[in-house]
Amino acid sequence: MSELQTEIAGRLEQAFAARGFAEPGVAELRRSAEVSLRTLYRYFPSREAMVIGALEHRHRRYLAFIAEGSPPPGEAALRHFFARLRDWMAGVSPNGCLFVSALTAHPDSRAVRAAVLGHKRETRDALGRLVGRPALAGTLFLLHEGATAAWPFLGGEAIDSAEAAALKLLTGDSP
Amino acid sequence: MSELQTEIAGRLEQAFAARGFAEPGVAELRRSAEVSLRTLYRYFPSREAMVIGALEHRHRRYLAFIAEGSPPPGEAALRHFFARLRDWMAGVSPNGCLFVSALTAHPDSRAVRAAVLGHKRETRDALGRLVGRPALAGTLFLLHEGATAAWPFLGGEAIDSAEAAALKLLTGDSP
DNA sequence: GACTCGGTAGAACGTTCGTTCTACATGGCG
DNA sequence: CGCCATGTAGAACGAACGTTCTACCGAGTC
Repeated sequence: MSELQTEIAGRLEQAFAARGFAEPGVAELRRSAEVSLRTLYRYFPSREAMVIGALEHRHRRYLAFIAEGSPPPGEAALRHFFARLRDWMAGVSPNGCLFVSALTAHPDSRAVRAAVLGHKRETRDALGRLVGRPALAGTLFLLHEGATAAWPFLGGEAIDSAEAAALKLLTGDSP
Repeated sequence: MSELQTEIAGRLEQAFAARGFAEPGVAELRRSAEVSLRTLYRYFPSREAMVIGALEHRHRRYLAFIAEGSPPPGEAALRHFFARLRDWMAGVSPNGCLFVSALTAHPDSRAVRAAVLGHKRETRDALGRLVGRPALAGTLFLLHEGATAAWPFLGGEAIDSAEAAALKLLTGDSP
């Protein structure tokens, strides 16, 4: 993977996040990528490939962002996770989860579906590892999905609710 | 609102639910609506109007479906709600929440945004009323969002997790 | 019997889309 | 120098889109 390719992928990611998957045509994506149409198609030979390139780039970025600076597993790690999530949504993803958007915009694309499923599974596992309670990974992941899905119309309140529920569940039934 | 108009709205709702908002063109919508192009445009004078007509129809249907046969507020009502939600997702909405899909497909449309916001607010209030615990409405709504958003890639497991968490939260901190 | 209302069928219009292609510039390397 | 790889700029193409328009039909009403 060439260096220019990952640069383009990063810019495509930003373009899709800001404008959704339906609105921007290839011409606009080209402008955002800051390369010629020919170069864009050299690295991403179809619009679908551009979508997937953007998703893969975001996947790596998200996992790194969430884990960054996390304390050892436990309640503190849980609080830290929701703080990071709040920053991510506010700064990077104000229109909700990019993967959910991609899936609803391309319900017939196997490649998009595979990319989304892989991301969600890995995110779920990462959450379980982060708080050190694999048994809670499922519930925590569900709260994560709710918070990111509801962010576009609830804003920070979505994260507050999810965090409060997660803390109750963590401290309420632990040994 | 004419009788034919609500019939068309119902068929449009089904078409968007089955095929998403990006894929079907007006020609396909016309086929699903089983009317001529001219009649379709008479009642819904633009594709955006068709989207909104479908959302309004689904909104009414969803609230009625969720509330149907509900026991009096309490734990039983909570269980009943999740059973109904499971039936709804499995039978009617296998591709996730239609309103979330509409919003990601038309991020620039004020009218779509307004329809989605209205639906979400009313759903949240209905949930609070259904279980009779307004203080839990926020968390319950968030679990609802998580379950519907995660359904496309978790299936019934999404509802299981949400229901388990909701029951813990309901019985855990109530007098 | 003529008129209007509300419906069908589908051609036509102008735009926009994803994709491909032509023509040219630049820089490192034999 | 000559050459090829890799980049830019943007015209061109065919298909598909949302929307409008023409032509026609049947039933109820003055």
